Amino acid sequence: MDKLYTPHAIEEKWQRYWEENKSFKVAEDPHRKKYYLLEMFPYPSGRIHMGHVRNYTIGDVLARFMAMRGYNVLHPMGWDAFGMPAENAAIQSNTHPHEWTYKNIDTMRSQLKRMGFSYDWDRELATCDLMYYKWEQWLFLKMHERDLVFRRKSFVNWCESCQTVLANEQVEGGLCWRCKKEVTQKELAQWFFRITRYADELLESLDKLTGWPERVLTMQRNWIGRSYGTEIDFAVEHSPEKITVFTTRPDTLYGATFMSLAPEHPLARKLAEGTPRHASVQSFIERILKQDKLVRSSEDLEKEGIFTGACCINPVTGFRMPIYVANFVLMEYGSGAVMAVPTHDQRDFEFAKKYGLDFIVVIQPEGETLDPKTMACAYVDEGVMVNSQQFDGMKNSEAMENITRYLEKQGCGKKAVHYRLKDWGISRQRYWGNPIPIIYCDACGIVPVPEKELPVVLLKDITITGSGQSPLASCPEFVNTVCPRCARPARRETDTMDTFVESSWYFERYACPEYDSGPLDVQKVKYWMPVDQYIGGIEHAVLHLLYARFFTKVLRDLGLVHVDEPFVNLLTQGMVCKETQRCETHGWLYPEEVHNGTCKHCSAPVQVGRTEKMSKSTRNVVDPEQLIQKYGADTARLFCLFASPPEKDLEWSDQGVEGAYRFLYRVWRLVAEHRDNLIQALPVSDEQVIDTIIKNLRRKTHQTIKKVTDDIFQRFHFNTAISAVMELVNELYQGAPLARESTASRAAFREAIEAVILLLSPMVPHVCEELWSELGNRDSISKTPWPSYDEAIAEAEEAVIVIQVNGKLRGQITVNAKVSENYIKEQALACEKVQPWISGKQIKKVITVPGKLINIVVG
RNA sequence: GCGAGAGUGGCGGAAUGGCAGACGCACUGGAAUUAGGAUCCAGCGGGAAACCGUGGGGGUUCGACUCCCCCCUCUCGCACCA
Repeated sequence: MDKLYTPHAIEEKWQRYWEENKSFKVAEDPHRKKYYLLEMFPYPSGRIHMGHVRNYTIGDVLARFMAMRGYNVLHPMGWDAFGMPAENAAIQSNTHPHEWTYKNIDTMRSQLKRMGFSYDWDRELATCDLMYYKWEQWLFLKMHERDLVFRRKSFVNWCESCQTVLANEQVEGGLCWRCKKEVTQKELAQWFFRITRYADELLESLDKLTGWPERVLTMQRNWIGRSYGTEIDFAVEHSPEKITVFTTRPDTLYGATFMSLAPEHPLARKLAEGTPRHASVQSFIERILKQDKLVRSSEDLEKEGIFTGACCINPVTGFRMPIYVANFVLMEYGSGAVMAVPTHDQRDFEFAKKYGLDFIVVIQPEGETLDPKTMACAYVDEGVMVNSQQFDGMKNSEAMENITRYLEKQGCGKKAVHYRLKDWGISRQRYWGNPIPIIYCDACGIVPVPEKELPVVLLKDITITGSGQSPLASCPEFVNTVCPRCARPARRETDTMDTFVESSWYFERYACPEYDSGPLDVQKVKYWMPVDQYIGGIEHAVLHLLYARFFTKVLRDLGLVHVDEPFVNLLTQGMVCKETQRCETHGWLYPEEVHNGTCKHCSAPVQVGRTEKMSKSTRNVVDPEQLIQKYGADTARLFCLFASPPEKDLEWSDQGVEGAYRFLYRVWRLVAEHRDNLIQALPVSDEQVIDTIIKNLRRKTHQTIKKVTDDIFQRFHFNTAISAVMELVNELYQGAPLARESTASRAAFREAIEAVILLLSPMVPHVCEELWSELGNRDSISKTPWPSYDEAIAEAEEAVIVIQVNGKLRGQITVNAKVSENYIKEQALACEKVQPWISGKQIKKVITVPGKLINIVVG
């Protein structure tokens, strides 16, 4: 066996072996327990980055581990392949999105293969494949039938010069990120998924997700934002109109002295129409609507508003409430109208001070009397009702229910539940996405594309100009069609779907990627779903994970999926970080632009900045491919696993990588040096083992198996699992058992080495396959069962008992593990080192922890 | 402001009520080598010592990195939500 460890030759050899033997291909097997392990699939941006390497390595360890434990493991991979970067690349480099995407997929696929991940590549899918988006269109139609899809006008970020909708994150300081022109709010007809219909279930079934991190659950709860309150109607004076507000504080109704409307509120403009105020109200509204959303929603924004000239009537007090349009009222929340109670709401307080509006105290705190004239801020806490007619004297918490009930009786209010969650707008004025299967007919209106006419094919023969408009809209062969109902000429919808739609059901499609009689093969999905372990970044805590949960519930109601929740356990891995480096003249520097702390271009000293997430913009990146070239995939994998536990951020360290490589070499050398001796070793038989040194080695071996198994299975703490194996390797390097040159010592040594290789194999599979076969094993290590341990062998015969006096460490004794507590006590009290601390003192108490510790409490 | 997480040697981290610092990196010394690198072995929180040490202060306990209360710092999420 070669003394040299040659990772590249070994890795390529085994990657070929796995591919040729289809080692990780799986099929449903009712006799075996399934385990579905999934990592979030990547966007094919061009090349894999270190974040992918870490994410997919963690997943691969678990997949391989579970397979060795006897599970039928589904471990698929695919591509989240629709999206804007493909279109931007098309504009920049004149490459068609289709070509660009599939080329990137090819590159990234081979990079993933080069990492040695155990995917069943036969299940690979790309969401831009016709087969995939066709069935997504079919799902859209089914949702349309069930009124889960609707079209509505809504306000969106609109860039006039680019003629397109922009996502919130594409608006920078109120300007379009591409052309730097001002972004406006525009009302556009958009398609929506009625996710709010599932709001309660999405919220309530979070409680069932005990395998999810608490903070993800919290983020989802906040996002859904359910609040209980009351809807109250206010009649507008001299008008048939009424304004409905939602409030969580109906107890303050008697103190409502004015009304605030969001600038987007339909009545905001209307109320001033035909009055002298119209022009000023109009220009105020216009000015606010133009403001950047971020600016508008910041807390330190100056509260301003304008009187519409109209008033409404407080339904319980008859108070004439002037109606204002106010910049801080959000159309998205409640009804876009707020009953303002200056005495008991801080915002209303500030607003009322500014515009000289009325203050009426309706809740008095205990032992204090509020006076509107002297109040410095609103009183928002508990208290007793005053100025509230029949509710006076009640605790305000009781008054909430009572006032609501009273309003219900009067017919001007009711209990209501509101959500922060909005229906999901899915229309995108983009080319590289899934066409929405809808036809517009002048005679019949909105007509869904009939099922048998699916798919609506995304035309490839198209020029992307960068004008911002979807090229589909200016493509007559696409737009012009006939109405499926009346056969007259009609137009196709040219918007495409949000790409989050594709990622909402891909994990179910993995169960049956070839199926073509529907989106999902129910039987196969039934076998594989739910995903037992999902792994991905925290950045998807709300959006993707919420949409995927929503889709699973919709698919369940369509009878395609039998589970309520798609992901039983969720692991959110930390980011990969690295220190940043900067040169005065050349800005951020890539690691390879730095030489001995100086800039490669100008030799100026480099400033080392803070450690941040690896990112191209700060250039603190390490290319996985270079890492593989230098050290091999196993080293890259080992470093990612060893540097920190998966849920924490990982700090990149070149020296740490070096250390990982050194360890693999160390294992390699250990086997290479002893191979000839070990290859004829027989299995260990207990009666041979009388030698203490051999016994100790066997104990360490079995303890290590136990620890590694627990660390991987129960905690996903690969770093401590690896250090346990390192300890065993260190012990083997001491070489004592082999010095015995007996059958028994050879056997024990082989047992230990085999354990090392087996335990490391999910983490560094290539080198372990090679070492395993060098030891004379015929089968691939991936088909070898995970080693088991013998509790009796792992158990220590002798125990080191720590002796404390008053909680301080004073000595230790070594005793047989089976001796009685009393004996330990005697020995401890007799221990020389302990004597000075207890002599002449009264022993009050002695506490023993079996096998570990004894604490003598003296007075 | 609210919520969550974190704070331990020179560094990454380990220990979830029982010997603080496993394992690795860096560093130091030794072996080997013509020499360097690689390798192997050993040492490595502070302090001369008594002792002191897990962000700071208090508490519970025989015993606290670990549990409870208060405070500080950092990271993330939410944030005029009526």
